[in-house]
Amino acid sequence: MSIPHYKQLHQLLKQQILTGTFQEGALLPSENELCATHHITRATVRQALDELVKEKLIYKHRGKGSVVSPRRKSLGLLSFKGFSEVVGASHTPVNTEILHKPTIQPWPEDFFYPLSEREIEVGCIYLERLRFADNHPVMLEYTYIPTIDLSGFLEYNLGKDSLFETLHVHYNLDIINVEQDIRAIVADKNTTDQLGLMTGAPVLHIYRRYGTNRTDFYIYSSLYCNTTHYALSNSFDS
Amino acid sequence: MSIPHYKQLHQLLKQQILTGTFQEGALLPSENELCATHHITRATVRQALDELVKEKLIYKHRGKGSVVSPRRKSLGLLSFKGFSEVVGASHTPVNTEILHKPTIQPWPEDFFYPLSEREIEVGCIYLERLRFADNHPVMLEYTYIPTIDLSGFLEYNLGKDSLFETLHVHYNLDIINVEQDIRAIVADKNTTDQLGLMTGAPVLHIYRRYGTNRTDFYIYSSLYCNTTHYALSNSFDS
DNA sequence: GAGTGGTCTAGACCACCTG
DNA sequence: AGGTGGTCTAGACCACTCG
Repeated sequence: MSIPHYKQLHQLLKQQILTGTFQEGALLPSENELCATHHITRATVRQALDELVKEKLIYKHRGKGSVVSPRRKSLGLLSFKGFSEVVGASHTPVNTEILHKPTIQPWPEDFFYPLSEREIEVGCIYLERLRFADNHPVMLEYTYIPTIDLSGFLEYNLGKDSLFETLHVHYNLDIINVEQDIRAIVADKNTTDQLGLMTGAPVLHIYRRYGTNRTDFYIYSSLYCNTTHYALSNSFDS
Repeated sequence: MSIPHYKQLHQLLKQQILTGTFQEGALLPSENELCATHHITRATVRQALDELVKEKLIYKHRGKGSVVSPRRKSLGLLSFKGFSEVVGASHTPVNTEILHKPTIQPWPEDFFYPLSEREIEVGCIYLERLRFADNHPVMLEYTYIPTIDLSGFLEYNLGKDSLFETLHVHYNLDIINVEQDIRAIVADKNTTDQLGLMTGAPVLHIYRRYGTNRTDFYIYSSLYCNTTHYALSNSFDS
């Protein structure tokens, strides 16, 4: 038995939560029940549950049990806030239009992040999307994904915000980390056209690198945001 | 004994790390040693150490021991990257000039975040700082701190980046969370003057709200950044 | 009162690292 | 070989929640 019991139990429960065997707000089996059904002690069960708490997949109530958390929404990586609502307001719905369908191609010259040899070798999947908040274009997004073990990717439909969802479901690829460089610049012609701005308007420009649960596998994005009416909003801990 | 043993040990070790009793890179006493000196079992010791690991104050090496982590640098909340270095480069040194010393005053009208009644009642400490990277002004910062249990604060010298350091050392106040709204705007006259920019130059504008280990105690900042030569850079997990 | 998670004890064996 | 952290057992008592 090379894989520790607590990790096995953690994986099992995680799958059951993600696949809906345990719904949001539902109670997990109690620690004592899990002890009995898996023939392990409570310390081991608690170790597994601690992992789930750390991942915010569950939270615990003394005297009640372990409750499945509401599905977290996109980490605040891509949320917009109305100019006036500022805080606590409901987020406006975001739609997405694909300007350039995912295609395999070489990396651009002078790419904005240094790439590993392996990344350069395999090339990348490139796609271009335009995001709308409240039916106004707010963000132009260029995304680059290394073509590593992603067979069949081009066939999936990325209609909505489903890029990360697709990667998660089909390739077990999760985003665990984001690094970003942010600047305010004067938009060029193509950008002003796409975002419906005047010449010379200021836009937010962001280079992003997403880290994943595969070591040395990163996803890159270059973003241009019209922040005239909506602010780009995010929050983070620690 | 109302406070659990593992929390007591956690607090003790945390203090000893933060006050330098255990230096960066040093080994903590082994788990068995801690068991002996504190007359508790290993499970309890490990619970305390797990907390420290979660806070990234230590990391563990099997067969070696528990090592004190390098002091983390300001959470990437305020780091700038040279335009060309982009990633992995050493950060340029940041200096700070105080434009307006901390003074107690009422909150501005139409403050950028909704305030609680208690916050409005007590007023705020207001200060204004200008940050330099490589001797160029890059960021104009307006900060508002509710005047709650901060007696003596005005006497401390905030010469450098020491605002959060001061709050931690003297008031045991830690930043645990940041929420920010980011926009690209055209700088007004005062901002261009302070940041040494041309009229009409785009600047990054950020509203920030810092959450702390005191519930319902927030610190607010409004930031204007010149990103012509340096990008505002941050990274976050999960 | 019965069940839940929170804390804790007193052991054990293992894989890993260093002298 | 001896010490370190990683995993695990088999108990125990407590505070809390709910019917």
